[in-house]
Amino acid sequence: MPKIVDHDRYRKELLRKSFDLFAKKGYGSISMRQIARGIGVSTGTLYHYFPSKEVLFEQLIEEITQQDIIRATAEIEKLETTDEKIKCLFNFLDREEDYFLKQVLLYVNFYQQHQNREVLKRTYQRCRDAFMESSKITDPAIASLILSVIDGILLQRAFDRQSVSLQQQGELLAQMLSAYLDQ
Amino acid sequence: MPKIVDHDRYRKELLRKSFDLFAKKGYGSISMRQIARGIGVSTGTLYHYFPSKEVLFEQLIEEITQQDIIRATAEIEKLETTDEKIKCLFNFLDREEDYFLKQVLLYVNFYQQHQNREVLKRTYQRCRDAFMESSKITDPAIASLILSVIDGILLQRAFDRQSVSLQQQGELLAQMLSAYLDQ
Amino acid sequence: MPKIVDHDRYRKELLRKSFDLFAKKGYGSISMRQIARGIGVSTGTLYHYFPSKEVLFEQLIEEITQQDIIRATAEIEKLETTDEKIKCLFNFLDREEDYFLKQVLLYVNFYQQHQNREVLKRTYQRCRDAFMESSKITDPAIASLILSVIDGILLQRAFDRQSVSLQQQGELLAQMLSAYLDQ
Amino acid sequence: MPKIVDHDRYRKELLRKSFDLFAKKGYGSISMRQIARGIGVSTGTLYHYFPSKEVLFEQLIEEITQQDIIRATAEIEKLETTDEKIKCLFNFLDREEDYFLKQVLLYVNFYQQHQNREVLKRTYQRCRDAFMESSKITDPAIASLILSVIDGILLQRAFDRQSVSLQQQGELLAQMLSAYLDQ
DNA sequence: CATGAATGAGCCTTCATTCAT
DNA sequence: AATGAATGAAGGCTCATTCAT
Repeated sequence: MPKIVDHDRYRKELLRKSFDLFAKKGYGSISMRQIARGIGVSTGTLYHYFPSKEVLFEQLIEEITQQDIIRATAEIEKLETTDEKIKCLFNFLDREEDYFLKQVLLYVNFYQQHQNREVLKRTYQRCRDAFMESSKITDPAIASLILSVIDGILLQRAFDRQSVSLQQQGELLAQMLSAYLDQ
Repeated sequence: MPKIVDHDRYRKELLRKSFDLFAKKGYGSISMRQIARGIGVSTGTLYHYFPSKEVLFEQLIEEITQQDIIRATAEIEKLETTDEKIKCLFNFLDREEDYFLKQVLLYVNFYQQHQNREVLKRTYQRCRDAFMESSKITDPAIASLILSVIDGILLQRAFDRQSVSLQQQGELLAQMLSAYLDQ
Repeated sequence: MPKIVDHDRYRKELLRKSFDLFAKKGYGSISMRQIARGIGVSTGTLYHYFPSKEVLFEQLIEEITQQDIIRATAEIEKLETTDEKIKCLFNFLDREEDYFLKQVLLYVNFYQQHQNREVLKRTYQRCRDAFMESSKITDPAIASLILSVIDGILLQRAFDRQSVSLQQQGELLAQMLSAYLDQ
Repeated sequence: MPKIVDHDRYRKELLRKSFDLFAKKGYGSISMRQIARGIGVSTGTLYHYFPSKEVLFEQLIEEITQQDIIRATAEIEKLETTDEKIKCLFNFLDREEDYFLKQVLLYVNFYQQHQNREVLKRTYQRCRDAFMESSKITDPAIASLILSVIDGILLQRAFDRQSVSLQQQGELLAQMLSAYLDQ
């Protein structure tokens, strides 16, 4: 009989614990040793659950994307109009700006270190599809544009904290979209 | 004329030569040794002109931002309407998408390695101011939003090459803005 | 019949299955984990049957040496003259050159990792004795020389595939020996 | 003006100093750190002179092969008959048996770790050519056979110290060859 | 001014073995 | 008997920077 450890459950626990560590230092700047120590296991154990840093991070992305989509959907699905949904989404993102900024930076950093576009592409598409679903926006270009704005603002505000906030830009964007659709 | 001039001229030449190397490998992934070798000088010489990798890169940013603003301004200043200017800008960026994507990635990477927000903030503000100047957009929030869209699209397309292009989104954004302003 | 039999039978089965894995990667380059996985058991089970990688390999050597001696003897014992026997032996080895080269490499690798000379010495002596027995060569020096030639050629051809083949050298050696003995 | 170090001379000095370390522990079992420490430099310095452990070893092989060929040639070139030359060569090798055994083991170990056959092939061919040149043996197969015997005996005696010595086998081989050629 | 040799901490990853279950 | 989780030292190699010349 094997040691009683639910491999998969424990793996996800390790993933969860590792997010903060990645977020704090960035993908390329935190070492597997640091992650292991921060989580409270040996490097050997870490490699027992994940074959490489790259795969560890990929799995982390999949996990948190899933959670984030659930949370964002919960926020906006109860609302009526697209206008409200957009404002609400930007509001939600604004409230957790630090968290989402860290994600963007993490993704970019990961992309730079490996060729690996796959996970990021998949992640982006899942976000866009989920957003289209719950916002009733049917034009992919518009959905894409809105997501671009989010990433762009997060980045901009990473560099310049005084730049316009997500909430403010959310309202502006919602108005622009209304005007455009009402045309 | 004192030697200062030659020193300065040579410094800028080194900067110019180093851009491609940074662009090709990313800020964190190219070493000072590789840069030196690629440029054709010794590491000692590189450190003679730039006190650190960080400073070298800061100066590089300042240089290329200046050049890019000049080029972008030249593209759009001759046009009449804001609508045309936006479309033209996105067109310009689309034509050199790879180049501008590399820049965004470079900036993010630099930001992650050092805490150094200063240069990036300054750079962003210079871009926004120049854009407001030449596009006749007076609302900083709108200008900011447009720049956000650009960065966001570049990033998105880094991950998913099939995502909507800068040119297409430029047209959509221009229409939305027109509708919004004509309200 | 006690369980001992099953235990022993299973042990030999594990040995048999592990040879290919050792051969493919070399003694030092394959890990116990890889062997276990390749065989289809857990590392724990492997260590249940063999106290260490070293012992596992020792037992493996004993097993395959026994098999190889049987096969080689079968090849040459039916022949009449020493001359024919030598040619036949080299022919046999040539046909399975890859297999025997792997063995030599494995032995050397094992010798280098541990100081352990014992098994290898025993193995070599068993081979020489068996060869003297079945080839009717009574001078140990001559038998030894012939075996040296075999190992030497295998090694030489490991480095230089164009080097003279076992078969060709077998004929040359047989002629030299005939000339020497006929003197 | 650069630091006054004759790069090439120093490189060869490092090579010379590293041989004993390789010989003592084997190619795969000594680490670059251990070599660096043993030589008295930092790992960084070692990597300044050699791009990798593999290349370091390749260069080491080339160096010592050159030296060994010179020494072996000096030993046998003054002699008259092929018979004497062979005996003399085996005598020479016997006197430095430990040294030459280490080389064989090193080569095998290196071959196992990398695919890299190139250097070893080149080295072997240089040895054979030099031997043919100075021994007046014109048949490549015979030269090859003699070299095989040497490697084979070294290996055999690595495993079994009581096995027949190089010197003894040299005499036997010389006689066999004489008989064969006199036929 | 310019050179490039030198540093040594740190990177990701692997390993034989142990032992609780 | 059998499992596989856990260990942590050690592997090859890179890096920004310093400094003697």
